[in-house]
Amino acid sequence: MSQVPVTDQGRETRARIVAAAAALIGERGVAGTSLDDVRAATSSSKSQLYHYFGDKHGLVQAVIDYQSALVLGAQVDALGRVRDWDGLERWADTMVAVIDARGARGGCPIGTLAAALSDSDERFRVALSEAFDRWRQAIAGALRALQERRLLASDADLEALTTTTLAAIQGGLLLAKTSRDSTQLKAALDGAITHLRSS
Amino acid sequence: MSQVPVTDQGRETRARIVAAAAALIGERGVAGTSLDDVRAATSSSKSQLYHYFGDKHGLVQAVIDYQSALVLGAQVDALGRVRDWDGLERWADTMVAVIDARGARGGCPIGTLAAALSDSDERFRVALSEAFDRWRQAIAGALRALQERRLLASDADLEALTTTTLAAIQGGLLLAKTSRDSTQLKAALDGAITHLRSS
DNA sequence: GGGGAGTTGGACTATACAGTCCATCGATCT
DNA sequence: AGATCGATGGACTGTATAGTCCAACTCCCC
Repeated sequence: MSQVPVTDQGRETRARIVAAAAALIGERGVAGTSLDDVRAATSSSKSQLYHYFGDKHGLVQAVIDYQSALVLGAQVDALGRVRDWDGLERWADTMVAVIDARGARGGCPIGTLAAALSDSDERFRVALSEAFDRWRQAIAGALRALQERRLLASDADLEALTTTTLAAIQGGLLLAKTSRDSTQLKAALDGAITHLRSS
Repeated sequence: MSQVPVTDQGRETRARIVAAAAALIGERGVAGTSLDDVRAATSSSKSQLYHYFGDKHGLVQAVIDYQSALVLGAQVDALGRVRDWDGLERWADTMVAVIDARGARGGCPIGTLAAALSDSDERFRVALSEAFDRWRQAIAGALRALQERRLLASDADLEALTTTTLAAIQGGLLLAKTSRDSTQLKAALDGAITHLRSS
């Protein structure tokens, strides 16, 4: 079974492995990343992998948690700052810039994992679904901020709007990474914001 | 190397293998589907797989072509019928009904393949990008039909609108399959159509 | 009926991979 | 100094899987 690290050294080792595994899985996918790849990339040993994660499933779960925390952390932070439409545009522009800087590769780590794992493993599916839920809550928070400032109609259906916005993000990221063209993400986000502005 | 079947028997065998491989890959993903799985599901032999497809890469390419033809065929057909907003709503309702009937599993075959393969294989990425391009052209055709009937402004940016619409479809399908809830697809499509109506 | 081409069956190989196991290291506490 | 316990190294095993190979079968044509 997997062991929680107790010492500083152990925590650092575990963190190093998770970060490297997340990067490898982001590039090559879960099935395309072997434990030997992770071992080589972290100059760790087999026993460390099994000591901290139990098995490959445990490592993938750790990667899901890691990416969820990373992406959601950034999104909660950025969306929490939104006060007006300009702020929302800046949030969208930042996402496009980040993707563009990566050469439109990789897309959304959570979205890519969700596409690959949702149909094959129920535990992973639930974890990723919860990540999306938290993302929607962050979006809903920004929309409420706009409502409070009378920039968005107070009777707008926030539930529906947050879902369409997150769908635009995920769909835009998928199209961008498939075409290697970040303008497709930009078009999707521009469309989503135009839709919000007219709601 | 892969051989094109010459006889009726050969064409049927090849088609049977591709259809079964597409189904298996749709459920378990490319990496989760072994050639032995395909062989067992089609009661064929190893030599048939290598005779018709050369290697696993060739089989996956055949599955991409098969799914592209299937999905695009249905989409071109349905979108080609659209004459007014009600027609577009019916197209969206049909997609939701299809997904709902599947228990919101699987999502879009093209989208799932794109998420998994775009970053790891350039040939697959290009083929899937072309499938998305054709899909956008089908959507653009429907929007032009609406423009001709003065239901959509003649100066609307069709390029941008088709991309946001396809992003809504793909994002909605991803959220629906991750949450196992087809109403997320419905919300995404409703949002997209509302946005189109106000453009 | 003989021969050739397309098609098929299935044994076989090589290897990559997940997972196991045990010995050892090293810090901390007594 | 010795005991304890978390952390580490790395050899080893079993199996799943991609890919190879060759013999055999089935048509069809001559």
